[in-house]
Amino acid sequence: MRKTHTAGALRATDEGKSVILAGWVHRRRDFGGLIFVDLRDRYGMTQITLDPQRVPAEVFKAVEGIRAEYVIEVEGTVHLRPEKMRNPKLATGDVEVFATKVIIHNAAKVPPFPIDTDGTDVDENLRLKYRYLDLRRERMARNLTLRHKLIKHMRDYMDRNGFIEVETPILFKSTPEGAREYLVPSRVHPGEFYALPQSPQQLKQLLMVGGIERYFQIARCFRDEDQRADRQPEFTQLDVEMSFVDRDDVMALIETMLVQFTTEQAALHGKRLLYTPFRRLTFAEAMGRYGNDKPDLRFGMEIFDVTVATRDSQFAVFAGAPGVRGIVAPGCAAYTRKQTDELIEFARKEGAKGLVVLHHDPEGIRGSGAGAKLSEAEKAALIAAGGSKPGDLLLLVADAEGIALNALGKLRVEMGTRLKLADPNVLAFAWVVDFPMFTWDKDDSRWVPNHHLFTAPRDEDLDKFETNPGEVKGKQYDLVCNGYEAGGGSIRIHRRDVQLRVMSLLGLSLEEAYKKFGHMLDAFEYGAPPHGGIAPGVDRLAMLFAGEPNIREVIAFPKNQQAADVMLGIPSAATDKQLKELSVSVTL
RNA sequence: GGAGGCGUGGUGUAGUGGUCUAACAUGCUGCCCUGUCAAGGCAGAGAUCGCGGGUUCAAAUCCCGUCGCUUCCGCCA
Repeated sequence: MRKTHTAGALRATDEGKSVILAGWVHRRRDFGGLIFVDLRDRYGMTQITLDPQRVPAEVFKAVEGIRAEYVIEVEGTVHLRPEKMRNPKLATGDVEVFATKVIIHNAAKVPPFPIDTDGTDVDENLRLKYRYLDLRRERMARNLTLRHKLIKHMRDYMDRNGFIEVETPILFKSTPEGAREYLVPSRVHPGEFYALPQSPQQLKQLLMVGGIERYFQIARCFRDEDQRADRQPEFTQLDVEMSFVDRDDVMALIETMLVQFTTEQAALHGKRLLYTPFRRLTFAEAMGRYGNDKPDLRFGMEIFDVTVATRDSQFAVFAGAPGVRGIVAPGCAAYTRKQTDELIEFARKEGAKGLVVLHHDPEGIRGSGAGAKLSEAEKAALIAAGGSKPGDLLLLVADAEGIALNALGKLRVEMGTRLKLADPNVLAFAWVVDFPMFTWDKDDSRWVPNHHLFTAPRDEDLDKFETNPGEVKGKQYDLVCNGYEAGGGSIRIHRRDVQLRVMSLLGLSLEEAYKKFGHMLDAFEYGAPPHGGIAPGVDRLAMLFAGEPNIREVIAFPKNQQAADVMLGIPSAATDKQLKELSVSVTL
């Protein structure tokens, strides 16, 4: 080890020590007769001072030539800075190192973008092309450190609770239910393919049949779907499965883990929890009150229902509608016609026929058209239901329940963002439970699983499978936070007969069921224990704790929205030789 | 597959028919400078305004097309 200290280590108490520091030149301040160099490494920054009276002329001359991002090694003595020259902004600001010897390990070209900023206003693809430079910025070092601490906490916590980490294969079987997969051609078996796992779901269930009882894995998952700010083609989950548990056991396990992490690492992320214990909502509540199955609970603005009060309205839009629901945008009564038109257009894009906008003035509720037609009783009902105050703006959708809740849910998020109602330093974790097991896919005319086809139904709903599938609720639970799905899990089916009934409902014949999932059905015939699990998303949790707007900021080498890596230039074409060996032909 | 936003020196922006021979900040280069820490001062280099076509006497600016990036919808068992 060439360094005696890191660039973030030295304090006033180190005065007089001979030290060797090494790292990158963050910035150089050259006074002609005196040079300061800010030496940076992952741990911090230390000021190196070059006084021509204390260093040989050739050392001084060499330092005159160094530039930002040069890699240097400095030998010198720690000096206490004179009182007036201390820098309280720097952890090492009480001291400086008087260099006696400087080695230039490597020069550096001028970086294509600044490194001494947080980087948020640099074009992201440029950052990604030179990711090795981008990672030098303090923010990225902090994010990767936070991610490491989170994963370490997960491993330690799971270990303490009797879980063992078991690796599962990356070369897995194609199971065309669910997300699109990445395929890997087999050379040994021409024309046949492996698939990368969307998650280790089936394997971890088989580990339960294998008697592992408590499994976890920091697992890489692959999904060939279009990207979003919170989605990458490959991502990481804390994959967990346990035997002989109910859903409350799984939820309590993860909740405690996250509460402990938040408390223990508060200095690193500065976030606080809004709900301890985590809030719990049913799917129906989440949809009815927030129009969203992963609501941002950092602010209110709940959806209210005035269907009954407006049934006999003189205002035709309300009277003729299957329902009337709305939200109150606080302090927005002064919105201009242009602004309210924007909101109407927004609601239309989300599928609503329109949006009724009412201004709540000191004199009461007004609004073009509707304001004049609504009775005093209706206006009073609106104010009461929405908790509206003078100065607020009421946004109402008169439409079928599903359409109205969706549009209002999206508007709620939009208004919350515009009005900055969500505290960025707060994490509002919550559990959403009692999801419907199946939803009817109109396009394909079939039932599809809401979660996945291994989720167990509530015991009391078992007999509704054949009569009323839409009514069946699953033993599923989603972990949500600040408007993101941070994880999902369920108690699984562990009996072959129940599993086959689910598969049958989903339209799989016995033959197909065995072809795709025979390994699971077989396993269930050899004493499969009741079991369940969950898979919190590591990237999303790291993003939330780091306060970042997308998961790329907490991944060292992420792919862009086109699923490409602009640094590596991938994906890229394969050679004819490779393709031939794999018996694969490209039909471009 | 669809919708919105963005694309102007290295970087981030301004400029939305003629005064643009393209501005500002920062970075970069050179010179001066012994207490700075976003150092300062002076001087300088650096842009065919994403690309292609069109309209016009005249296009960074208007129109059409196209490419790239990004956000969202679809998709994500």
